[in-house]
Amino acid sequence: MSVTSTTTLDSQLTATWGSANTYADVPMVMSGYTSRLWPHDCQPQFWSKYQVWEWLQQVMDMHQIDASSIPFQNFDMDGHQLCSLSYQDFIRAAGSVGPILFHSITELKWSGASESLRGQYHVEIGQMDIKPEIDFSCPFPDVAPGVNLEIYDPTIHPLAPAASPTPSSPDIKRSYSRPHQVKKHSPRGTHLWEFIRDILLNPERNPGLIKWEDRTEGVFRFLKSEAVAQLWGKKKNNSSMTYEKLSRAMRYYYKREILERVDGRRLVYKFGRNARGWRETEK
DNA sequence: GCCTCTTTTCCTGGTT
DNA sequence: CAACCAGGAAAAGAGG
Repeated sequence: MSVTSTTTLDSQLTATWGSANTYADVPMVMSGYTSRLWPHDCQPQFWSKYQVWEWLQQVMDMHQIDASSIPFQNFDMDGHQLCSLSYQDFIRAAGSVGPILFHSITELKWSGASESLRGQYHVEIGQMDIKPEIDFSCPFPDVAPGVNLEIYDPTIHPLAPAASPTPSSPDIKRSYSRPHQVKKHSPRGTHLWEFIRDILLNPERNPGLIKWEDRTEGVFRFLKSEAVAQLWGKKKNNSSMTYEKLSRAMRYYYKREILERVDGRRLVYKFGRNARGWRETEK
């Protein structure tokens, strides 16, 4: 399926996931992506995989095409690989959207930047290098079987330099139903809520999928519900994942107080007291 | 093979 | 009408 060899799919993911640029916390994903949101100060050849996805997302938005209508997995590649795709490759990867994408990337290649997409261009270069060396891992780390999720559980993240010297959260664990038992299982890799959280914590790797509504309160909103579901499905190796199903899993979190209900607002969720690692200043 | 736990799948019904 | 939201039920998967 994928235009590139899928051999390094995940390794690639993991690899590029950790090396994206950081752009200022512009309210980018705000209103229909009308605002600027090109985090790339470089040519597409140098984009990371997530910048590629960001570009994808935006081109789709610009053309009013549902982003979930193309398989993002087919663009599981960095800018260099993207730029080497042929017209036919784009068709294969994105069907009828292929030509649009091809046209866009061709223009970008020639202009060397993103003029073709946004008129003018400015990036907070000052912010570009503050990429934290702490790698709290990608939302889709293929965690080695033995690896404990605490390892990449970002109780520490760039904005909140480690409030807790001791990694992870010794406190609450699973207080529901088994008060004194500390974690029986560490399910395959990441839990859904952690996956979501990690996307949120990595805006530079989050191509407009989910957005904070209230950072301090832990309220967030899905912008591309189906795209997130696809991503989750990809991580779980389940191509039939949908937002419908993902949201059911999210609703189970209410009872466990990992999430709090936010009524009346579609696609909006809020982290609950049993969700950790999302705060700017973990207390 | 059994258990626990999380997530998936399906579904009915209500809401925006 | 489409896209969500709420949960119940059952079952799948994974690890212990």
